[in-house]
Amino acid sequence: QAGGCSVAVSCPAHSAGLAFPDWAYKAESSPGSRQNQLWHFILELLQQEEFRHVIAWQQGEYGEFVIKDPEEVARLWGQRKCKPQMNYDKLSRALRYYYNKRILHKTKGKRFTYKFNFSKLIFLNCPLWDVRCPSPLPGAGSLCHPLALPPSMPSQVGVPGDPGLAGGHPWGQVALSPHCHVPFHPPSWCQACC
DNA sequence: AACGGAAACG
DNA sequence: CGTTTCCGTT
Repeated sequence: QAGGCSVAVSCPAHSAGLAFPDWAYKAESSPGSRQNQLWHFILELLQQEEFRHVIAWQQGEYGEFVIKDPEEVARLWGQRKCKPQMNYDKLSRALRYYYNKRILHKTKGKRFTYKFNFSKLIFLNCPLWDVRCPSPLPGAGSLCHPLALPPSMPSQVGVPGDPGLAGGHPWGQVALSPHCHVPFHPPSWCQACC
């Protein structure tokens, strides 16, 4: 319990391509001011197979996804936010605001295709969360896998310190960032992933 | 389709 | 603040 692992959060133990910890998707598991954001919602849809025909990870570039049915995604988003007048024109404006924030960027030339900047994502949700553990904590193995891959990638999901993670992995540079020695004081909502 | 300024909203 | 709304421009 001590050390910040007390919060009972079940990690999504999905069969295929274990993705992000719960707080990355779900409003209720990311307390504070960070609920109901558009990119949460996008991730949420991306996670569910039933929306595969609407939005899906793009094979190829890591973190890239395609909105297959733009107006449907907009409708869903509008439903979530109680904005019945939502459409793709407006939704895409919101997505464009993510460019400067470095949460997303556009894949030029590919229609309705965007790409997540995952390293930014992880820090937004839980600063230093992914850089604190050079080696797996005892008993942490069954808990959250801190790093995740879109299912399109050959998912070698590992814990920090996993050799398989370090090389060539897009997260590797994050996990092995020079900030490794920064003392880690996780906020309460962050402890679930310890 | 995609971009980004501007104003407004909660 | 993170959008929503609207719109002129490319």
